[in-house]
Amino acid sequence: MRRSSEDTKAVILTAARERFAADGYEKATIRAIAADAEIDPSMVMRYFGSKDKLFAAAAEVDLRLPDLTALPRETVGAALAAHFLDRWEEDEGMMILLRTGVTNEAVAGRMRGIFAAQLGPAAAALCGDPAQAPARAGLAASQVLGMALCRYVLRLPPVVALSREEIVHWLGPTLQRYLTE
Amino acid sequence: MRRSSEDTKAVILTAARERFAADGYEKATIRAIAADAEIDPSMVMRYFGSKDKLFAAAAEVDLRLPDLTALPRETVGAALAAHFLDRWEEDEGMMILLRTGVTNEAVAGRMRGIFAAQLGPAAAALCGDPAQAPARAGLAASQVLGMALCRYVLRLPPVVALSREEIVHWLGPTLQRYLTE
DNA sequence: ACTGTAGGCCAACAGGTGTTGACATCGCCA
DNA sequence: TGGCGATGTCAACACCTGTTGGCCTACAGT
Repeated sequence: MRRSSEDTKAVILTAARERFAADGYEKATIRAIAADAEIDPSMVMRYFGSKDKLFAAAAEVDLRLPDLTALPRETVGAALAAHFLDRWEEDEGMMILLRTGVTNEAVAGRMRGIFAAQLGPAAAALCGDPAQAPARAGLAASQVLGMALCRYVLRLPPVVALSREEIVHWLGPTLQRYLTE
Repeated sequence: MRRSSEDTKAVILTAARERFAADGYEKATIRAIAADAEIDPSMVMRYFGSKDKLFAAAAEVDLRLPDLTALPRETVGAALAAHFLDRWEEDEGMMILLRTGVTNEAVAGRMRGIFAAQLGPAAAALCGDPAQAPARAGLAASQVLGMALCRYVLRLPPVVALSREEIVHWLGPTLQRYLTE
């Protein structure tokens, strides 16, 4: 059966996102992605040019941070914790970035960019002293990424066993302190 | 010049640890490790049998946790934060495990084992309720590993800029709360 | 019905990987 | 001195990777 160009491109991109998220950059081969998409490997090249460009297309990520200044100030920590849990479970993009950023300097740079462009300003808006804002954003990132690492990537059993509410209950005050105290 | 068998084995292991720590499992090729050790790739095979076994030898890690119950109870958080900073900066083993555990299920399993065998008991000794101990150990791991990820692997600039004292100051209370409150 | 073109497949290339076996050479011991 | 095992080198293997170019084949426009 024949498909439209845009259709197959979308099919390839979906398969690529799944493979990159599950295996990381090196182990997610073009041949495996093509097999998942039930298509010839050469089609991937035709539509995306190279493996690098395919990855770039698959790794587009938006944190979708809500406007934290619009919330009651004492609830931002819990709100942030809940928001990140949602984002991690609904968007493979975070997993893709983490799995490959750890061994790929270019992707690590991309993560630094996302961090600086999205979490940095949010912290600056919350924190009174602008000089302290980057450090506080960094601290918050360390806790959020660490939880994602342990729960979704390394799958430490006690961390996987935690409910969404328990995580918000424990991480909320931590993030609250990092960002506002 | 001729070397003893044990000498070259040690040279290979040192080069392997550096490469695995810097590049992760896939990108650290046996040829590159051999070149660093100024030796033929086939020697690596002769002395370690396979790349997998070489990695297993290079990835031996001991957290060297101090006996937290011997410390004043209100200082365990800060002590743990300081201890982990030291371990990360003096031992490449942590970096090796993190860089490859993220995309290698066997190594992730090994990290789960280290966590359960070393951090778990420490949390159990500190926490009154044994049922809560694993969860608390997991929370502490998420903050410690997240800090290592942001500072040593992703190198987020504001996190790299933090001094040792600042990190202890910020993470100490967090770990204290996770483990004892 | 004919044809041009877009969508898809196949086979191959060049380079890199872990791994292996045959060969060389040094230094000790009889 | 002669020989032998340990130490090291070389070339090749089989496989897998990203990538390329040529070849089909179905369909839309005339």
